[in-house]
Amino acid sequence: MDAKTLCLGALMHSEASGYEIRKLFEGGPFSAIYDVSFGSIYPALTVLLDREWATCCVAEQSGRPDKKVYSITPAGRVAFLEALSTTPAPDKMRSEMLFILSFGDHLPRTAVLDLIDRYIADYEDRLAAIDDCDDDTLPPVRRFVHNFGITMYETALEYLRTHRADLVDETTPATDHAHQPGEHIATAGGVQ
Amino acid sequence: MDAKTLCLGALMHSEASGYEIRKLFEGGPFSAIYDVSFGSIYPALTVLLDREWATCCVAEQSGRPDKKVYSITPAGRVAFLEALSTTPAPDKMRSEMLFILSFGDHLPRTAVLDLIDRYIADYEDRLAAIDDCDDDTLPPVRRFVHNFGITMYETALEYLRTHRADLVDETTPATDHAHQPGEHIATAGGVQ
DNA sequence: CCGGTTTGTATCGGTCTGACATATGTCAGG
DNA sequence: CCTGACATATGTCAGACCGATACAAACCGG
Repeated sequence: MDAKTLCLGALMHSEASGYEIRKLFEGGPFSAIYDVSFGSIYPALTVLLDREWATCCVAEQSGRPDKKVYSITPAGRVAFLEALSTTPAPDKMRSEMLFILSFGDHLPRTAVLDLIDRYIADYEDRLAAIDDCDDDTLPPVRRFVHNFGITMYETALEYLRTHRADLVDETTPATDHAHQPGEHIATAGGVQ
Repeated sequence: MDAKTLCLGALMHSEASGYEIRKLFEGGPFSAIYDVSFGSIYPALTVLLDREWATCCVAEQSGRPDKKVYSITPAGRVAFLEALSTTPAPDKMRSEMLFILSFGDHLPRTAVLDLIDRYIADYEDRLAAIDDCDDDTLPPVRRFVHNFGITMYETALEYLRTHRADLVDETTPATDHAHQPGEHIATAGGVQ
């Protein structure tokens, strides 16, 4: 999906500056949906102006730097809805944490647990962020997407919290590979 | 995360060709963890040879084209473990489906439902794919990651199936004009 | 023997990332 | 009142990446 389309989507709801658009995707209502960076947003907005899919005016603010506020044009709305009608690509995930974690056998046990702790903290932040975006007036489809994100984050957190403990318990001497689910020994002090 | 690191990770377990590495990330055990494309893998493998982090030999096959099989070197293992020790970036998600879905109010109701159906079918395929990767001999940390992916996929599927029905119920009969004020909060139900 | 599918390697234009540069303004603290 | 830390705000750029395409060898059904 093109950064231009993402910016148009952000502008569909209300006018915004580049900085504000970014915040919609980082901590805002789109944060669980799509990642896009500064380096894509500003060039995309310039292109939107060229194509007259958006207009721009400078807003002077008291106590803050000026900002360039972009608004979508009727032609922009048409272009956006046309872009939405294309067949969407499948979801793409990029989790460095899980990738590193999957090589946990080659890492110190403490590093693995630290990594999981950081993972949990990260998802707690994300969950809190989109919880703040809640709004009683969300139309049904928006609420559908919003709650989807919350559900996924909560599931991830529950899994991580629950099975982190299992990993600690399962720490074993060399030979035992067969992991019997259901067998839990009380956590001893010594990690390896 | 660099494509070089991802390739080294794939080679940590066993030697593989570029094509086989790709399959690990598309439908294989890494498919729920990280997306990486052909255009990154082949150049990365060339760099690995340059740095002597991997070696390569041509394997002639009967009934198939020859392939270039890469193996990680001791220096490659060192470089990989070093790369793992860097602080991981937060997870990045890119879901065109959810993005489009969040503008469902501007689309025909049937298009929204079709989109959800395609979303469900996509996740069913993904779940089936990593289910096939299951293996009783997985060490604990690998199993942790494997089951994490399964849990996330299953949660997504359950949410989509359940709340798709809600969206249908909320549909106002035939009169096309989007959401009627006052009706839209009603269902939207529990996230728990 | 033709077209379709799978396996396999490789490249390339266009796009995106992540870090950096630049600037204005607040606020706490010395 | 100066400094440093932080938030707001716009923008650029080298390098990395994506997705489409090309090429090729082998299989298989009709």
